[in-house]
Amino acid sequence: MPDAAPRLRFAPSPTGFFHVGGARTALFNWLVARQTGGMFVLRIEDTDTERNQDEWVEGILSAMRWIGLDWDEGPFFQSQRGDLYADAISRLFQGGLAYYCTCSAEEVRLRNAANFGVAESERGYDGYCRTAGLTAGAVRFRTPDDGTTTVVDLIRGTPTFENSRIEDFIIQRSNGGVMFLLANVVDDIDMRISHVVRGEEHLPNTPKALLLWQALAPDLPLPVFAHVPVLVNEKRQKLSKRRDKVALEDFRDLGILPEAMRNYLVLLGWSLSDDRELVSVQTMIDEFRLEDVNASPAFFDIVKLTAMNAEYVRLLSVDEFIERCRPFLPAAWADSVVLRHMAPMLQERVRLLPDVATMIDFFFDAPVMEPDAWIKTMTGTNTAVAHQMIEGFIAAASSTPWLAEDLKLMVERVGAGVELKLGKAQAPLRVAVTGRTVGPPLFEALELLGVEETIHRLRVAKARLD
RNA sequence: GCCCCCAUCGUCUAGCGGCCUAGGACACCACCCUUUCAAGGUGGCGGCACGGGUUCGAAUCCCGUUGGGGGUGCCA
Repeated sequence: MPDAAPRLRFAPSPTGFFHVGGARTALFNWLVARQTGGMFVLRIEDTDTERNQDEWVEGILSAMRWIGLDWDEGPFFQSQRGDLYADAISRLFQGGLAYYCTCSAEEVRLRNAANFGVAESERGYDGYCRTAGLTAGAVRFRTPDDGTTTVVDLIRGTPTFENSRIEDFIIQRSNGGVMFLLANVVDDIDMRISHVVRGEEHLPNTPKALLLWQALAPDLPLPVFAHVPVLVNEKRQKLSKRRDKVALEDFRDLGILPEAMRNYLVLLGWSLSDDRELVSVQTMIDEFRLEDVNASPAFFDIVKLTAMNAEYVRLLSVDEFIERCRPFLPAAWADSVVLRHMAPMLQERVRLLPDVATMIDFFFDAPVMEPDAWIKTMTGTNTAVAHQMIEGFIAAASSTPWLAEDLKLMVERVGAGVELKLGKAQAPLRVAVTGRTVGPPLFEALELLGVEETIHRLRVAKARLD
């Protein structure tokens, strides 16, 4: 790592939802900046006016805030930095490194096929307009015909490219709009970026960026790169905004905690020096190393993410837990004593925050009887037992202190009378009261529900039984 | 087609020539605990893609093969 404080940037383009791959890239950049005392710059690459939308910009900013990534400079917008790019292009013209071109893609393809054979028709631009002396059209950058360009990459070593294979690429559209590569490099130079940490898909055009950098700022040291592997789906293809459900806000809405998302993301392609997995942000900052990032693609596994989320949910204090659940519950539920009392029991049973709702809904409304639950505990050979337990419970209720521990002892006693262990004995009561076979600990719930409501529900169930 | 990247359990990974009988986590299975479900505990299942080298010794280094991925836009 260079002596001067590193300067890193995250440069998303607002063409869609902010997705997990971008979030991980941003996180890696941010970690290096925070670790080294460097600067983290946010730059919005919105040079493609056709595809950019302002709403996506806000989405990116809010998603970054959500996972706790703050930036030191920006956001800068390339759409507002046209003068810089125009100046760079005119300097390239002056240096004889830029020229106008009016060839269509089809023309180039046809010429390549004619000159090199059909198999070679995709070999790229052939330099047709290099010496044509045109004064309008798209602008191309004149690349060297020989030599090689080497990328210094912390993750991949030194991939080297033959300059002769690098076509004269377009840096300005015929409509005057500037292209990604040009704007990207001009800004990296202007912002004195020292470390470019980005997705692996950018590796193939990095030599082009290097060539541009050398032409535009020969005295400024080249940045060090780190091309992080792509994130893939179950078919091992690069995650796509269109094909895969990967928007960060989708996971937020699913009830994933931002700290869980951040922790999961940092572990995709990187790991701690020992077997630790759940770590604080400070630990990530202290120990993250770009050099240790894996070079191979990683599958974004929502199952593992969910498991990690469950661990983070358990780590929450009761107060935090309730606040985090609030967006997923009716306000009355979120403020209830029920939630406050049940919270510790809920925390270790919930993987996703919205799961809380189905674990406490019976407190607030008549139970929604799940058909399978009823069939499993109240019908067939179980009908008799259900009768005995419900009747036995009702009979003993008036003489039992309405406290969880006493209720448990009472149900144990009633169950023993019909030779049932507690596990079996509580089943029909649970279903009658909650409508489900699974849920939070029953006696604690009954204590909160109260004697009257409990008895009422048992009678309703008993009536249905008859 | 061409260029580039990658390759350890199903998944995420540890491993950077001997510590490997390849470790951990998620998932899955079994058992224990137990008031259902969880949580927790114990155990199990399961992997170095293949072939050549180099070396006393290779998951680790080199070459090749195969497989996968990315790029190949007047997108970013």
